[in-house]
Amino acid sequence: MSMISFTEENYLKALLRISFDSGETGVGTNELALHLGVKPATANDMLKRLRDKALVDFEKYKKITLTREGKNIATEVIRKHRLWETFLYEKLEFSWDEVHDVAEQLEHIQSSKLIDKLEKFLDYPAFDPHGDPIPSKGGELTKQFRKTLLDIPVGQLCKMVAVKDNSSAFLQYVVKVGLGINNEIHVKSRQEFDALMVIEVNGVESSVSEKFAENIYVV
Amino acid sequence: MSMISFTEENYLKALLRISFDSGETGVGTNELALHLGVKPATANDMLKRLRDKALVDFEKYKKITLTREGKNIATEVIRKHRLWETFLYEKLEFSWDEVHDVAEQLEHIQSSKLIDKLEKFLDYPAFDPHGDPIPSKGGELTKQFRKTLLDIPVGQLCKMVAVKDNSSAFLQYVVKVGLGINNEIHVKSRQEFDALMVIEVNGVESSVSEKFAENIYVV
DNA sequence: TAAATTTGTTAGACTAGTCTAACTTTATTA
DNA sequence: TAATAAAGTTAGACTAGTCTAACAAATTTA
Ligand SMILES: [Mn+2]
Ligand SMILES: [Mn+2]
Ligand SMILES: [Mn+2]
Ligand SMILES: [Mn+2]
Repeated sequence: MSMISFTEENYLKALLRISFDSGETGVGTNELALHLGVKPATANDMLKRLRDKALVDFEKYKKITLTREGKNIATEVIRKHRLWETFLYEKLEFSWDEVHDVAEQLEHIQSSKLIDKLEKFLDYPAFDPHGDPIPSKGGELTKQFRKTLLDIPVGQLCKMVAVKDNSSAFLQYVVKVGLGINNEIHVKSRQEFDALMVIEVNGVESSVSEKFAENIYVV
Repeated sequence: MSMISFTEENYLKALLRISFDSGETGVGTNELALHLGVKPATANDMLKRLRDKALVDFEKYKKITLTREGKNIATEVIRKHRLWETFLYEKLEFSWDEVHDVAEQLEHIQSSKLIDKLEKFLDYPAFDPHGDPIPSKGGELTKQFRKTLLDIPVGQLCKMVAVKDNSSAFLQYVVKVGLGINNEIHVKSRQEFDALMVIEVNGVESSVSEKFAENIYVV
């Protein structure tokens, strides 16, 4: 029953996201606060409330983990986020880099009927416009094992499957380099000193930085 | 600039709605509070804040009116509400009586690009599923003069164009009586005592109460 | 017009969510 | 291991939005 707020949903989602990205189960207070753009004291207050609602496990000075229920809610929010991004991209002709910010709002609409009908309308998509998997109804967020462009040795071919950073600035840059989901990338060279890479996409060569490469997921 | 909150939007929308329905310009504090499901003291507090933001004109013990800016915001919220209702009904196969509650949430999503693209996707609809007009971008809420079924004399034919009450309970009842937008209604008889009417729709006769009849708009 | 009723306002309190400043615990480093 | 740094917590304050209880003004009714 007990209504879950917009803000609480964002904390739960952040916890899932951070532990997913870091590969570790526990999350720190400062880490969480930084991710949400609040002060550690604020995050600490909220964590006590989430603990009272049995959505996180949290002992003083220890790492935070989501309970089963907390994880379910977080996964549902991510499911909504990615379905809305797909809707904006596929049906409303939003560009790749515009969908995320609007989906941050839409993900909090409370109506399971709405999200199920939306999923059907989109014909049960498996991935969002950034290549991230869309959890199914009540489903887990399956952790598929993905490399970044940084892990590909010189001379090898790979295929881009997703992006890590979802910011508008980064996505526009990706497009400018001529890259997109499912593009084949040929790694031509890499500098020892700063990991600067030369890649070839659709016959065009570009130089990309280490920071850029670690935000491109490939197989 | 100054961010307008979810709650403030609801107060502005209620003010427009009430003065529109009553035909009078000024709205009372108690009336507003009743409509929003809050206490008069609460409404009074909020009205002071809206006055500080120049969204309402309001003097102690006097009636409340929207400023130009307040009216623009309220109209925009109604525009969003009705476009979302149309989307849910036309594209997601929601029924007539289900769309309103979800649209109450969707109307607060802040993105003018989203609402413009949605309008285009729906091919610029003029009316929502309840027969209410959809304001155009930056447009006014045009007050078309509509009669209710209660105003139609015995023996006359009329056409249903909209409903006043948007509650699920009422709309399901309307469907049960065999009525819908654009249906022709033949008024067969009316009791003096309690205004109970017998109407004929598509060859089927039904009895409807005064309360029912005043919630059906016809031409 | 005076009393009664309705309508609207004020004062004081509460919760959610946020902050700053001071403090404590844990981890790192010399 | 002791000092220093990093991470985490607490106390106290603030805003938005809500409430109850008491009061004041305006309107209606007798
Ligand atoms: Mn996103
Ligand atoms: Mn995405
Ligand atoms: Mn509605
Ligand atoms: Mn409607």
